Amino acid sequence: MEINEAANVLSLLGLEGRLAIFRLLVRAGPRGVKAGDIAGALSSPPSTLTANLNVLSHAGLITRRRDGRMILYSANFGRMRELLAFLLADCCNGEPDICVPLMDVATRATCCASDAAEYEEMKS
Amino acid sequence: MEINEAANVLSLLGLEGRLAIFRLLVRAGPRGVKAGDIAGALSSPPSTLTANLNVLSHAGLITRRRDGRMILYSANFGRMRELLAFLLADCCNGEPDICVPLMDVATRATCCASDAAEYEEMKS
DNA sequence: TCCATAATTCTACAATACTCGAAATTTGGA
DNA sequence: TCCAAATTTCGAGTATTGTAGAATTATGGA
Repeated sequence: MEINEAANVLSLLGLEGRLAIFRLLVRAGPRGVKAGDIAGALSSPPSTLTANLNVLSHAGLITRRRDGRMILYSANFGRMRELLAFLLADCCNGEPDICVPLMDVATRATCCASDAAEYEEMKS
Repeated sequence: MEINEAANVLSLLGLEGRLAIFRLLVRAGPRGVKAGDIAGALSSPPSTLTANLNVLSHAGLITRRRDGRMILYSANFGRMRELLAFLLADCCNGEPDICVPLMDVATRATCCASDAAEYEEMKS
């Protein structure tokens, strides 16, 4: 991930309402949550919620799929992993004596079996 | 870390100039970097740099110490860890079958021996 | 004591982006 | 075909925040 993209993603997550949405979806896992349930959980007016969902979606942080009359949103764990990897990359200049535990984190930051699989596929 | 604090920290990092500073310091490790060297590396006007350093400093993301005539800045890895832990907390609702690798990350996100030690002390 | 260097504070301008009501769209079922 | 429910689009008002030039402060050395 390039720095301008990372900065963009971070700034988008840096709004409490949006962070709350993202966190809710991260907690919910791959199954996703209905837009209406998100609105209910966060007591957000529908139009505000949609605006924020659009922003997160355009940034690739969440994905959307229709299920009958409702729309399910879920976190994009692959993207989340990219962001964490960016923040941790080359930490402490990679000096092993100082920073081994953190480099370890970067390579382990895969969440949720399905997404980890997708990510492995994407790389090849 | 509370959500409002996390959102604040994320938004502050969500500016390319500031993210570049933080990343530079993360890479540099605990030894820190002189303000002037940061300005040189990022070709940032002094006043802009100071403004951004102040913002990061107030947010606890970096620390400042004087060394003779110069001022050294370094990343606060403990704070960075808190942020990562927030993002990863309860991922996938903690269901082991889905999310073990990520929960693992949260507990391992300690960087740089000295800071890790500080963190362990803080907890006790 | 005086000077040069390092960094910060002050100030004001400019730009961007968040929120939410009302109207419109899409879907499923009767 | 028509209605109700779920969600999105549109639009405008408001506020917040980033940038950088010029002046100021603080430090170390001569």
